[in-house]
Amino acid sequence: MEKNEVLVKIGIKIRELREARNLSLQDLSDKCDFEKPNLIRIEKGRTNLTIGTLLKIALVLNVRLAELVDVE
Amino acid sequence: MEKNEVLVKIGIKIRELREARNLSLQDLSDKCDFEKPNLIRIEKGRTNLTIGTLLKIALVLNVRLAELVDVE
DNA sequence: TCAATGGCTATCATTTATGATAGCGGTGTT
DNA sequence: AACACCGCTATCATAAATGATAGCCATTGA
Repeated sequence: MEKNEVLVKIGIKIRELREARNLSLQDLSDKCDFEKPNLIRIEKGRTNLTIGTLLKIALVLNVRLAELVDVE
Repeated sequence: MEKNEVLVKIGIKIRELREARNLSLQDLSDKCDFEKPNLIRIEKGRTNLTIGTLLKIALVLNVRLAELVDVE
């Protein structure tokens, strides 16, 4: 699978987990300690995010890092 | 787990997979299309690597992305 | 002895992720 | 009508990842 496709799918997975927890973009970005537009960028797969950023999100969503990138 | 710890563990996992395939740093970095010192940086956990970089490595090592970050 | 290989460091320029701000359209509520 | 919330875009400055180069030390083999 190609990079952009992977990023989009990771974004979709994050969004699904967020919605499953009834969190708004504002809610989740607040808990992750960054701004809403940055989270949107991630969920849309428009940024080649780092492990550090992914880890913040995984901690708040209470999932393993591996689960977030398990998209192949 | 904390970010730097995760990065170090991911680095160790990459190194283990590389050595299991009898590849030198030069070999793997060549196949990934970047230079040896950059791979060392990654294996040592000194860089907060992106999904894109991790994906390159996963493809060459023939493992899933999730396997590389499964360190918790 | 000398060259080649492997692991490593330090350092540089360029690209880009991150963090933040302002603003828009839509929906729902008072 | 006015306000608040939601998802979203565009854009900016700053920090940092990436990609690359030069060089060090140790080991091995010609």
